Amino acid sequence: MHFFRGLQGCRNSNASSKQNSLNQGVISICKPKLKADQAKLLAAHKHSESERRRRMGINGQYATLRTILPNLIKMDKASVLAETIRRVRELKKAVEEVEEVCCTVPDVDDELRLEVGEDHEESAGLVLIKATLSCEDRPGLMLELINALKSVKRGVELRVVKAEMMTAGGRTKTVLWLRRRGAGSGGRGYEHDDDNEAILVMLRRTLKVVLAKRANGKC
Amino acid sequence: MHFFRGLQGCRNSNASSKQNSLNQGVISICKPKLKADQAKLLAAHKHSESERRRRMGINGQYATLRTILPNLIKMDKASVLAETIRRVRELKKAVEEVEEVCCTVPDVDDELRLEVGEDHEESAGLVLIKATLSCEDRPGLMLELINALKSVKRGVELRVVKAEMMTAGGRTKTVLWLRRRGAGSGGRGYEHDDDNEAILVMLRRTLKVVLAKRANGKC
DNA sequence: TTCAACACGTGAGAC
DNA sequence: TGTCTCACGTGTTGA
Repeated sequence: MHFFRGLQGCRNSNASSKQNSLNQGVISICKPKLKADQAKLLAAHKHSESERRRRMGINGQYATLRTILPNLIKMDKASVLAETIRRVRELKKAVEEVEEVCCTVPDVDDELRLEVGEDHEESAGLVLIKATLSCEDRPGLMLELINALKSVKRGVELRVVKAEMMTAGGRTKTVLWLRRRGAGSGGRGYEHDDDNEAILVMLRRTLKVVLAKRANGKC
Repeated sequence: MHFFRGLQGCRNSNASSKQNSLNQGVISICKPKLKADQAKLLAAHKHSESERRRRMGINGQYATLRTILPNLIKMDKASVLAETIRRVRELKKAVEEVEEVCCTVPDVDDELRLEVGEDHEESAGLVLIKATLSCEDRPGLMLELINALKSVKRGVELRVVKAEMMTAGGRTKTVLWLRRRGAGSGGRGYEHDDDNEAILVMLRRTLKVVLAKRANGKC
């Protein structure tokens, strides 16, 4: 604790007061220039008070963070900040991942993109295809897509694992996650990359037809 | 600035040094108990140094936050914390909104829920229906759903605005956002709530049939 | 001038 | 014991 709390009990060796000037040994320094010193004292008081307010504000925000953040083990400021940073980054990534799919504005031009997926959790050995397509919106599009997908067989079934769709401004963006499913997952593995390539080509051609339909005014 | 930076230049009124003991008026306090004081001095030095390291750590984290947060107008600590709190809450809400739909585990029991949507952006006057259904996973489910939806007409078209689907552990959760579309949005408004109610009933019955299919071992 | 923001060194308490 | 975290009052700087 420092010198005063609420302007009483000053024991600063520099600051002078009528009483303290009696002290032995500290005489020459503590010549009471009364008015100036009082003003200084008041200023110091104001200063420390406003600094305290500032601290309280900041500490209140730490408290808020402590209540917001889950799984907070250590409660000290550094840990709170560290966890905050971690969480902001984590959440940002999660949101971006989703936004990429269903919250972005559909592309202005028709687009079809096929991606062979990364190894997903338990889908080891299964081929995951992500099909992203943007086009003019129209009723029955999803139905057409699914019907079209049924025609891409090549011996194995193309299974829709997940589907997302969003529309904006008369255009729509659809994302389909497809999985090749053969004669049971216990059976033989999928033949070759060549085969995958062939399926991708066929898939692309098929979906393009669906996309083109409207462009030709057929719908 | 306080007393020393790097152990030189101590001018503390309590701490004594050979030179300072010459000062007039501050004699009696500054009796040099040399060894004890030197130890104290060393301890104080260590203390202030480690405290500086702590501060630097925390300030580094503030710096990180400043780089992470977009649209940061004021850069002072309080503002950084405030913006951080705002952002964490914002991101959390956004993630929750999405997770509610496509990242939650599908319900263990078959479930069908219909909700008449809140007024969405530009869809004023249009009825938005959100259909959430969980059931055992099976190929072609989406196709069946869409076909089933086509049968629910009642004069107006039920349009799939958005669709999401996720599967886990052999079960799947599907969310469909439907919109009643009549004879153009410029035409007469939709008749009555009664009519909406009737559609909901019919929709529920229709979707239930799709869900029940598998339960009866028909698939 | 005042005000806000900051870094600083220190004493206290926790562990 | 020492080490760590915090609140405190202060000096300083820029607006």
